[in-house]
Amino acid sequence: MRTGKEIGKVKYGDSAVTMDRKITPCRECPLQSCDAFRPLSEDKLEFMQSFKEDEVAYARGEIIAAQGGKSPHLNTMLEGMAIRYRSLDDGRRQIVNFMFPGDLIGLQGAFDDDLSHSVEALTDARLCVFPRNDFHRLMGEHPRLGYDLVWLAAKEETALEGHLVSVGQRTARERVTFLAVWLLDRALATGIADKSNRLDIPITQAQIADMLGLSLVHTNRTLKSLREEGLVDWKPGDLRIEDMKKACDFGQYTPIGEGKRPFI
Amino acid sequence: MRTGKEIGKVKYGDSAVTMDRKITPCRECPLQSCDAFRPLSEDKLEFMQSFKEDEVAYARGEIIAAQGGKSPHLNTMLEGMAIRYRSLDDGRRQIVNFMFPGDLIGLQGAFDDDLSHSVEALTDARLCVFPRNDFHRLMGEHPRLGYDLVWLAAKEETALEGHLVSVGQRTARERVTFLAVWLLDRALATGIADKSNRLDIPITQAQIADMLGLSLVHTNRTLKSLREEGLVDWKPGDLRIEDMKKACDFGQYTPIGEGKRPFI
DNA sequence: CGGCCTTTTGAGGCTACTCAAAGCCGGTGG
DNA sequence: CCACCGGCTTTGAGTAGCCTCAAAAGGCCG
Repeated sequence: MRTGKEIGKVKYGDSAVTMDRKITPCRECPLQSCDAFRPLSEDKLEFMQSFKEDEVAYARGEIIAAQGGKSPHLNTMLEGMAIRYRSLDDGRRQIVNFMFPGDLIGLQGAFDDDLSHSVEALTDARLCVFPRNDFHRLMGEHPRLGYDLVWLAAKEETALEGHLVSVGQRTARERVTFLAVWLLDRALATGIADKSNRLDIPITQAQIADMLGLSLVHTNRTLKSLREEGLVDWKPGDLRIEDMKKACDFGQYTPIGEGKRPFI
Repeated sequence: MRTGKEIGKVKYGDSAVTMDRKITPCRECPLQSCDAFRPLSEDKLEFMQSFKEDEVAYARGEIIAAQGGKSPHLNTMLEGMAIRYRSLDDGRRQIVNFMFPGDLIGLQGAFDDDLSHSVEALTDARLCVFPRNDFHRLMGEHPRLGYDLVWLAAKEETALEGHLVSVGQRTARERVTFLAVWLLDRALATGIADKSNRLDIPITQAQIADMLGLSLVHTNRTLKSLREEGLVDWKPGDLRIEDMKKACDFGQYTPIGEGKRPFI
């Protein structure tokens, strides 16, 4: 079900850069050096290296995982953004969350069951591949990593909770605003945006609509109205917020804490 | 913040039953003997016993955990049902999930942050109390339990996902139907209902509304219409479904697998 | 230039909301 | 025992937010 190009199996003819390394060593993991994350200690780094099976790249728009399939793997997003969604038989679909660097993919589903959702790359993305079966070993040998695993699962849950509250209780304008500030904050917390309150995010209005439980047309009108009002300036591919404080208030969003995130 | 009566600190004067035991030993845990659950092996049972700090009881309607507070504990529901919800400043609230026997309370929130939600007992309930800090130990000594912990978190997430899809994509009638069959299935899977497609569930229509993102009035009308149609017969406190298959179809619900659930 | 995808705008209709008030039921107290 | 009260449910009436259908106007790419 994986359709991504396997890094390292691709021949780079006469590129200036030599691509003889198939897989990024964990020691050189981009997350490891990103100061939004708490770096792994030497011994854990070594362990994760032994745990890491592979590395895959997906182009924007590619399906990383497909609902109904099985996945024997667990992935960590190294780079890029993705959406996770569930489709109904009649074509309706609900985007349930966005995936940012450091997020684990595959934790969400049950372990033996079919996947309950699909994952699609929003931007070009690189993922780390771990086996899912023997991560008893991970817990046994490095309880701290097990703890981090649970931490990540808990955070993912908190995010879902936030979206559920939004879709269940807020008006269209509040939902859009909430999503906008949430995305910016999330991007900031995972090191893919700076404090300029600006984010390049190649997402269509149809996707925003599917995330917020609104129709495409109404999403479009709501975006327009928020733009005219100066609250949220979300043009295709480019999200900006002038007055962050005001937007947070209106969208009833409480920012994520400052602490560094763990990753695996 | 805990307002529940501490079992064992209550004096039972001249009751016929002697209440000299403060806490149910894990060996006699109701979940252990319930055939909806996979019983713990002897050594794990022993470990959990050493892990168990206390046991608390709450009466119907009592608050088990309050949004904004801290919780140094992790709880397993031994008996009863509860709702987990998040409130907004202006009084709106969204119920994000129902808790059934065997569910863990406290996993959802982050670990050091304030709680992002409240938990309220729907029926009289009993909970097991575990310390949250040193469950590194749990992972280290019993990776299998760590695995189960993650399994439970994953299932909780899948449930939230289901609710999000419902609230985001389905019509009022579909939402009510989905919730009804989900509750029945959940009750069946945790041993508090038999196969009669009937459930005693003391929940108000206002709570149903807050779960589904609908207004109270519209929830009431929708319930009425589904009752007249014979799809879902949900009278106050008593939920019945005549034709389970038809209801599942209409609510787009896929039943939980038959396998036994782990618990901690 | 033509085709495809996305965004934008218009018009009309339905679902679900708000406000309002009446019935119901269980509990409490005179 | 009955009156009263508070919480929950039920019903009515009018409205608004959001939806659907439809079509035109941008971009991007071969």
